[in-house]
Amino acid sequence: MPSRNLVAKELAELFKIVAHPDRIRLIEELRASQKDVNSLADALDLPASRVSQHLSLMRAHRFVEDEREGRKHIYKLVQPEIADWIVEGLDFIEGRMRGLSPRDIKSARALWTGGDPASTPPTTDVNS
Amino acid sequence: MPSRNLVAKELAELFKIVAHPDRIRLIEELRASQKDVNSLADALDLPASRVSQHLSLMRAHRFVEDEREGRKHIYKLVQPEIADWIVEGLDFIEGRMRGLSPRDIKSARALWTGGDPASTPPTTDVNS
DNA sequence: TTCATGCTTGCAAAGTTTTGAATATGTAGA
DNA sequence: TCTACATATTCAAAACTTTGCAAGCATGAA
Repeated sequence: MPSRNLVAKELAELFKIVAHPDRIRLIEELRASQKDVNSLADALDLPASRVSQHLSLMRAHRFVEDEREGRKHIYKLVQPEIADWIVEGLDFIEGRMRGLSPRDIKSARALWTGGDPASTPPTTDVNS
Repeated sequence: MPSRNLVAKELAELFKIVAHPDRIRLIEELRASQKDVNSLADALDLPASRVSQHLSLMRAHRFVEDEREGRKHIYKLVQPEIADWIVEGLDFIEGRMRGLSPRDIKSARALWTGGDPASTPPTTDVNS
């Protein structure tokens, strides 16, 4: 019964690609709209070459696609729903957060999910 | 705005734990019911010490919990819903499968999701 | 042409994870 | 007690990933 193992292997590769904070941030940025490498580099505050390396890995695994516009390379998510799936992962980190308050998670979810409530108003604690 | 980065980092750690075929298989096995280390080792056809290593990593990250029963350690998922979330990842691999037919994925989904249709009958190709 | 811009690629060093084998611990029964 | 069994832990080697930097292509404008 090796197809179980094959599928587990493919799934593991999927998880490996996502398992990097920069790449998660990239997916988050691209979720809102397509962007060129420099805008992404500015948004994440990383050297463009690093961003390009991540993008090329993600391109190889068909997470993103690029299109040229003059000298810019405009990247977009091939399956934007992947971003929703990633946010669902937040359900499983509420327990093991190190230096991350429930508020951070709530506001992260808002940032990903809805618009951009920038910083949540300083509530003492959230439970509602 | 560093909470974005913090959350991305935590998410990345979550993904890293899952990003190993053996650990995915372990979650798959534990989804059905709690099991001891030897049963898991037999099911995955791996040395028990390797399974124990994976379990101890997963235990450290609160994916699993163990309970003693005589000399056996019975493991179970802390949040069984994580298994459902992992299966959803299958939606994103249908494109980039290497040596993995749509049927393999369909039957993998069945194995994880429903009961155990063991091996899907040899259909030429599936589209319905 | 030449130049600047925007991105990509290559490479070695640093860091991390995985693996296998050996050794240790804890429990049950003789 | 001693022995067998079930699992955990430790350690080093191998495999893999990430990083930083430098050099390399394209494109567009002068």
